[in-house]
Amino acid sequence: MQTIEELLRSKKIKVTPQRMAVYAVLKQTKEHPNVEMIYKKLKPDYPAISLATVYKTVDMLKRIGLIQELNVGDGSLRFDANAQPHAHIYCKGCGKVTDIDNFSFAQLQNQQTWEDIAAETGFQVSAVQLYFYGLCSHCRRKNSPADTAPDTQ
Amino acid sequence: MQTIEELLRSKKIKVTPQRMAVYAVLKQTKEHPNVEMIYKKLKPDYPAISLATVYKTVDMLKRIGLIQELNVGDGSLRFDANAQPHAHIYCKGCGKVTDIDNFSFAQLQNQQTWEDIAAETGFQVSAVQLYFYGLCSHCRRKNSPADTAPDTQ
DNA sequence: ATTTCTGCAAATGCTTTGCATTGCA
DNA sequence: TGCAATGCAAAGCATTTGCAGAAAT
Repeated sequence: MQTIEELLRSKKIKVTPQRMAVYAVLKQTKEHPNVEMIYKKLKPDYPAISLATVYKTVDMLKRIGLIQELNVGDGSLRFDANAQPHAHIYCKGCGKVTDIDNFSFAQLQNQQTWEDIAAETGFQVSAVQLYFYGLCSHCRRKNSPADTAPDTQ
Repeated sequence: MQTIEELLRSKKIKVTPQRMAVYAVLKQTKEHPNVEMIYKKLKPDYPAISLATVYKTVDMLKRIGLIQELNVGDGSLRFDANAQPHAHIYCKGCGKVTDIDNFSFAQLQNQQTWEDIAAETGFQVSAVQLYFYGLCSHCRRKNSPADTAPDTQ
């Protein structure tokens, strides 16, 4: 068991207050923030921090496997300090991203499944992402007048 | 059984050569092109076509449910004329997107699963996307020297 | 004739890059 | 001290928007 600082140093990555702060924001939230959201949370305590630093930091944290990147399709990248594969659901109304903890990922990560995919497609599989789309309870109330159009996520 | 033209007219959407051409490109390919790729395919036959028209057309086709949009995380939106839910795999090496037809989507679309998600999260589910990530057979050969870094998709 | 669409150019929004300065090791 | 990271501003892309002219109904 090592601290994040030790992990970074072991990889010859310098420990800076900005990096620790970005990771702390991700660790404390379940809202799967994008870079802009992380930046706004940090601004009061780190008035000089820049968006570029936040971008570079999330890239680094992703590269070393401490966080995962989500592509829900809202035009920005969102980040999750829980790097374990798990399903997410995106609200088409307000953009909220929520974890789905009870969905079993077993079949999706199973070696046999990956081998079957390799047999069908020739790809060597290394990761999975599962996204559900819908309306959160709040947006469901507001948008109730039926949506007849086919779902566009 | 109606033609695409009839479907559009029934929705009071005008039938134009550009729209038919964009749909024809998607219908003929399995490469899940983005707007730029569709535009380049059309340019020789439709020298005056604009990217904006392609963007507007794919939005329209998605809205009426004739195509689906994919977010594999390559910084562009990709489109598939097969609007039925099915899994996709993205090559981290060359960006190729391939269908996975043999993967059973049953559990992902099952009413009970969606109700369980609603019970856990409060969301009313309306769609799913499943993306696998890996290396295609071609890139696997080239990139063979092991990749030790954690997977970043 | 009316309404909608096209194509162009400008604008927007997210992300990346180059570089001088700063700060960790 | 030496190398890497920060912060700033500019640049880069993908996508959207406004609008005048063109085309579909």
